[in-house]
Amino acid sequence: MADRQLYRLHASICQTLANAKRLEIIDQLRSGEMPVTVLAEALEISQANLSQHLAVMRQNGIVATRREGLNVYYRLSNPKITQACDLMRQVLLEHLEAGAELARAEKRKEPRP
Amino acid sequence: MADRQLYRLHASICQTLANAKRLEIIDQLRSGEMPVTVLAEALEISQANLSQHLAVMRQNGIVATRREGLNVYYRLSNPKITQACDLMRQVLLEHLEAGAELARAEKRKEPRP
DNA sequence: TTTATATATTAGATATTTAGAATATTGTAA
DNA sequence: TTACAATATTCTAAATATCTAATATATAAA
Repeated sequence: MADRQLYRLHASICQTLANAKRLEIIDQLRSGEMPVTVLAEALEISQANLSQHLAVMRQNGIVATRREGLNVYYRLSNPKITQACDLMRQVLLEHLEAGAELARAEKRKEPRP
Repeated sequence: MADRQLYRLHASICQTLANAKRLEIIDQLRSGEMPVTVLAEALEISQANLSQHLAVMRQNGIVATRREGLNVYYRLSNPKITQACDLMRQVLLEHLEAGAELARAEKRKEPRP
């Protein structure tokens, strides 16, 4: 199969989303573009670190930029990114809920005090 | 913000998808459940390694299992997983396409031979 | 019980990712 | 030109993830 390479690229897209700070960046950009400074304040991380994360996201086509004077405005490059994130969040929540349900079931098995 | 923890969990879901072999596993399981042996043949990796990948996916609620005699059948635990994968694949393809388009544009700028 | 088959786990070596520090670049204004 | 603000890059060590090899467990059949 020649699409082993495609799987690799697909994995690197996922890898780009596999970081809490980067997911937070995506959430911040949901409402529209914003300059790096504003992002840095919202995320509470260093400018250098934020810039690194943004570089990874740029390289993988997750965000796009527009410069205006000193500021560089970042935006999500594709609405499908938020859709994918939403779906994964739902998978997570359903998994957590299933775990909680299991825990409750176990609880019910315990002998009365 | 207390949902920093949620971002972490969300990231670990993404991390689970951020591996070419695991994406291939997901693609194999699209058509329905199958035992580990069959998966191992399709993926061309060692049994032990496959089992490790499956363990990661189980822990993150991506797959579920059912034992029947000696065989353990794996299946995707949630149809949203394939939906999310599809969306990310589309993002990837659109990004690749945009890159190719850029390359073509550059090509057009080159002087005639 | 012993044996065989399918699957899971552990340990250790190697590779990849991450954050912080220092430094560089870009654009604007004095 | 120099100075400054916003952003990007490079380097490094620590943390994580991955693979291989060896070993363990579970189920069924003899």
